[in-house]
Amino acid sequence: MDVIKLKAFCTVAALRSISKAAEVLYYTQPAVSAQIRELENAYGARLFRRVGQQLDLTVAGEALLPQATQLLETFELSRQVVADTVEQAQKTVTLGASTMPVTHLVPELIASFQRSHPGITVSLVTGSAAQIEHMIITGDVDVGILGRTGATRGKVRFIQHDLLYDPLVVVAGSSHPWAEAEKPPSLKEIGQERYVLPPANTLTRRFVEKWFRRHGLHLDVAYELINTEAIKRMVMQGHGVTILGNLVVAQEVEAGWLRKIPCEPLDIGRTICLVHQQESELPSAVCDFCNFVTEQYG
DNA sequence: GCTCAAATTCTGTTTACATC
DNA sequence: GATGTAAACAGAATTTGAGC
Repeated sequence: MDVIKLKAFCTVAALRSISKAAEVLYYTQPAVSAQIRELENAYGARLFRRVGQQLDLTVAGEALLPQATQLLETFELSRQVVADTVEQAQKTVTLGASTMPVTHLVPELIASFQRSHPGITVSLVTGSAAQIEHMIITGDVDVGILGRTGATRGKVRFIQHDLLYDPLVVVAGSSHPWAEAEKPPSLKEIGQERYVLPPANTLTRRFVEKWFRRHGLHLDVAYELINTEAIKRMVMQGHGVTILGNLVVAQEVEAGWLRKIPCEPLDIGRTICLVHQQESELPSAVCDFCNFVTEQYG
């Protein structure tokens, strides 16, 4: 039993003729006749009484008609709900972004994307790179923008596009002696400085510690702060020097509030990547977003 | 786990015939 | 003549199983 048979039943009931119903439904008359017969077999009851050349509903048919009509209306409603949902999904991109990109890259990106694609809505979810990856797997997020290091880049399980490389830079306040120094600080001086850094469990901190160990330097952490804005303000006030991503400090450096200290041996950084499932599985709006981002940065 | 071909099932059409 | 039913048939869709 299916919707087609119920529709045939309702049409025959309305027109009191299998031939006329077949004409309306674009079937041949035997096909509609077979549908009614199968419906009668399924219910175990005759639904029409043949009176001469006229078809009349039996008591069972009279009982079924309002139920069948309601089922068809519910089916039409469900079809509309699915169509609306699919249409809405085609116009929405759910973007997941890890902490650094969401603060320093994504706002401008979304704004420029929506200027060029006004019909597409972008919703934003934030989390760690691992959380965003998990959300891509579960389908909660369509596409992610993540910071990746040399160590983590090979572990990606999705399609990945490298967008830009963000090197870590040494940054001091404008009144710090290094800010006006003619020569870059030596390794020894770097090892003697006090630092304001993110906590030990962060990627940036692990990078910095590894770099210090590689060069046999002692890392003196004066302040450990999770918030990069707080780190920058502490450095502006002369509480120490920090090492953060170039993108993170770009605005303050441009404004003259912080100074980027040339430091040749510091050769570490991270790559900002766009990650998503196989392109064949992406809705058109998500494909548009990925193409836009890779064109901007690729 | 994927691909592909064969078998099976489903759905509809055509045709012949019965009933009114 | 108009309409409905039954049988034979065709094509599409689905299922199944072998091979890789």
